Amino acid sequence: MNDRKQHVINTAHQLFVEKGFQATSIQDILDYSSISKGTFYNYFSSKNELLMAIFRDIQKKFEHERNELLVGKDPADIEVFINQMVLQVKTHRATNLIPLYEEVLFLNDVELKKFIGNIQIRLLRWVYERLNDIFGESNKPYLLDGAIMFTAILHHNLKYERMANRLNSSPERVVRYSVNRLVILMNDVNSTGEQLLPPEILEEWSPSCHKKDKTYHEKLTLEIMSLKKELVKDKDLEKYVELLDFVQEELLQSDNKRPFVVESALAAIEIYFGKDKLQRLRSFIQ
Amino acid sequence: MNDRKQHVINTAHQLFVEKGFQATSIQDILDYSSISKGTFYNYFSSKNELLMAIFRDIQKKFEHERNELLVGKDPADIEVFINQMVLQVKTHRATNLIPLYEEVLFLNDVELKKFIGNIQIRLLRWVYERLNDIFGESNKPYLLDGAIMFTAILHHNLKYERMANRLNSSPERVVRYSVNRLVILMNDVNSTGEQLLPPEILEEWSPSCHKKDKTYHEKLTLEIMSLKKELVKDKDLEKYVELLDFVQEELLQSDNKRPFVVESALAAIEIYFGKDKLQRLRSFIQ
DNA sequence: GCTTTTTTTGTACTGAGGGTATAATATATG
DNA sequence: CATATATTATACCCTCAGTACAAAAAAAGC
Repeated sequence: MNDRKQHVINTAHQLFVEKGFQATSIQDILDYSSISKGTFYNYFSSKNELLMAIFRDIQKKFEHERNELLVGKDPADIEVFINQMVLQVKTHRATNLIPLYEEVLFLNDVELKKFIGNIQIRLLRWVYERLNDIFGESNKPYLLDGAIMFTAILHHNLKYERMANRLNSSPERVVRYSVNRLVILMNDVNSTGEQLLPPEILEEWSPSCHKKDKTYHEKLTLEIMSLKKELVKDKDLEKYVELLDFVQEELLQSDNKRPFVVESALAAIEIYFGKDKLQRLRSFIQ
Repeated sequence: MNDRKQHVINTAHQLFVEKGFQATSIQDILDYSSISKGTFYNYFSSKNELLMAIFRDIQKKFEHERNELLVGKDPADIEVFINQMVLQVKTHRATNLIPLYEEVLFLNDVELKKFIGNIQIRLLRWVYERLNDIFGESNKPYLLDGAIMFTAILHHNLKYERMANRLNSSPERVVRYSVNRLVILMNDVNSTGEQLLPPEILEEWSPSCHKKDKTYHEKLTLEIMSLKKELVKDKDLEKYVELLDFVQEELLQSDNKRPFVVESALAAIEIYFGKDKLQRLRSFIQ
């Protein structure tokens, strides 16, 4: 992406955080990023399109960081989950994501709404899958309910805890408290057998998100990590890290839209590792 | 209130429900309620002011109905609480209140935000006080946490249950499910002693809302009800019911802004009941 | 019934804000 | 140096909230 364009995204994001989306006029963005209106509409077809670009930008970085926390750890370890949720809270707070999401939901822009809706469901689904790691198959019928109630409790607790403690707000404490409640709730619904929503409904809600199953995801991440560890410190280290990260990212996308670019990256990586060692990585391509 | 003005409020509310607040232009409201712009701005100083009028209108009716459900019942009976929550959900859905609230929170209007914020806190406080009735003093340190988590769980469950079941959505089922979770959570925090937020903080959040304490509220409601029951069916029945309702409503307001009107109403009521029987009711005036 | 006051209406206006069009200018590329 | 692309400045259109004000209609007072 263009440096200039990225600069506009950053400036606009900052303005949106400070003043809100609607309260920030295009003129504000023009002034603060020192570009002309013509250039702006050359980069983005509308103010909404700019907002989506910002969302995509943040989301990408965040999901990457979140998955890094899982690498090499036991997925069933609830401490890892807590760390991931703390990261999420901090990212959201730093980027003011939640308020922006909520603001946008009332903007009468169908496309934008669908976009946000998808992100929300994706987040819910991620929590669901993590709960699956943690609580196991025996709790499966209650995992969606658990995911919904956990995110609910966490969000509200965060909101009010912040209102109460202002500057001394402690996300860690709230996350821990909320996770403790989750554990109790899961025990309870498991023993009483009360189910509100069947987990299968998630499939309906994630349109065409035939996301790779958890196993695939984890195995790939581990494979990439192990390859990274083999890299010795030399002048090309950065290059190979970049290549590996790119391959991982592309393969984790649900749509395999740039197969040839991936192939070229693999070819470049092969120069370092040799054909044999790359065999396993290649097997991840469908 | 003026009939015409009330008509504008109703029409506007309907339009806001259908199209959303921002998407409804003043011109729309003018067209649908057949008034001129001049008249509109004679009634309301701005579009936001109109929205607040709508909120006040709904809120008043709703709180009245909600309190009626409590009259003559045991406040500690959780079934009564469930009924009240079901009423709330249905009112909110029928009036599209929640979406309107949320939309407004991102309108960069300080006054409007404060207004909504107060309503939310008031609702939270009401739940807190009801939980106090139900779970008693021994749970007091955890009642605010409970109120926060219960409203969180309920809202999220409602949202997703509706997404799943569309037309077959059953608020009763969701309320019951959520109340069951609440009971478990209260047991849990009581036994582990984990507290997130101290209930005292509520005082800070309800600015100048030196609401009459629960006892006052209940006693007054009971007194009014018992007087109503004494009314025999005669031509003046309606008149006295109206008078009693008015007195109750006025006295439940935190600010006693129309003492003389209340006094005149009491005088009128006295004609039916006589000075003695009205003694108790009069004692409710500070 | 007539006068005065209040309410309502119609019309025209202001200003902010999103978005378009385009000719002129600057910058990069070959 | 020439050509293609990116950028700028300026002027413009449209929608919408809110204002101003004189004319007309309706209420209220007597």
